[in-house]
Amino acid sequence: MADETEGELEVEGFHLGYTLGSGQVFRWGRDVDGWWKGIAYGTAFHLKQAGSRIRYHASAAQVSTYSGAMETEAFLRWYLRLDEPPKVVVPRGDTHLRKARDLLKEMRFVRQEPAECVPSYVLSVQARMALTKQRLNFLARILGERLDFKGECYYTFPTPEALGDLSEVFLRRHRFGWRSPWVVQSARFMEERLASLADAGLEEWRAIVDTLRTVRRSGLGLKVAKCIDLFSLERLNAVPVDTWVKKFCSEWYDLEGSDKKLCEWAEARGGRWAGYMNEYLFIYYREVMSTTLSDRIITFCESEEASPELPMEDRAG
DNA sequence: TCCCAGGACCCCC
DNA sequence: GGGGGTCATGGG
Repeated sequence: MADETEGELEVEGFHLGYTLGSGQVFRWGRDVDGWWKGIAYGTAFHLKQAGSRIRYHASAAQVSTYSGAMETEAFLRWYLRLDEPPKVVVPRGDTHLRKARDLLKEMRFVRQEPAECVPSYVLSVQARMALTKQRLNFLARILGERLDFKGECYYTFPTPEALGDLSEVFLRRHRFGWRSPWVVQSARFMEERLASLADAGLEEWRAIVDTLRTVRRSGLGLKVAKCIDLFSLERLNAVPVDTWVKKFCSEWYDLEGSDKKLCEWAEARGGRWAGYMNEYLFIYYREVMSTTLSDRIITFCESEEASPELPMEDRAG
């Protein structure tokens, strides 16, 4: 087993809770002890922020990524984009965006693994985030590699090869619904393309996903593809248009139209930071307009509650 | 019971 | 190339 390691990071203008709780990543959660716990790039982490410092514990001293191997601390700075603050400019008079940005400007998009991001957002289609988390954790438990860390049991995210070995029938039996064939097909496609590459870096991953987007029944429509672009392919200008985005476009901007039209409008308006601009509004709109919603991000981060779904189990359990 | 969730896909014009 | 129906599942 790799060496466990721990340490402390100095951060500035960064909010760990908003970053890991924004809804981007499905396999992180805040435990009852106040620590954010999750697994990324095959490594388990415990993170806790106090002011300008983040304490960390990691299951390994080195992490392997599509951008090379990194020491734990360098990895976390890269993964969390600690030194890459977004610079969203609020157009004059846009009070909603101003409020949203002021609240959320310390959030970051993390550099999610493409091989995890693709199945994650294929599974997210017309399903609440909590349900998507359950399904992803289920897949990790049955197909991932078990990793014991600090008295808890984590499972790495399944490889495309492992997901590709599943069948549509199996997933339907486990109540994955209409997403079942898409998960299997997209995984098989990734597996095949990866097999022909010695090493897949960012450019290779972009090419794989861009092609997968054109494949029939891949599960990658406009919205899912934009999520993958934004969350794992460094395309920070991408704007995923979902049901919430459509609502605030209509209610706050008096904009109606197809998803594609709204997407083009938002990407043009936000420029290189359109992804952050949209995410600010997404989170803020859900916060203020949906008071019955149980998974409001800002409310949760300001509370002391534990996440309803965590990516690990007690080792005894 | 009805409505909705980080929609995709197929058919049809 | 855009509009409408259909696809399953769980929760409020």
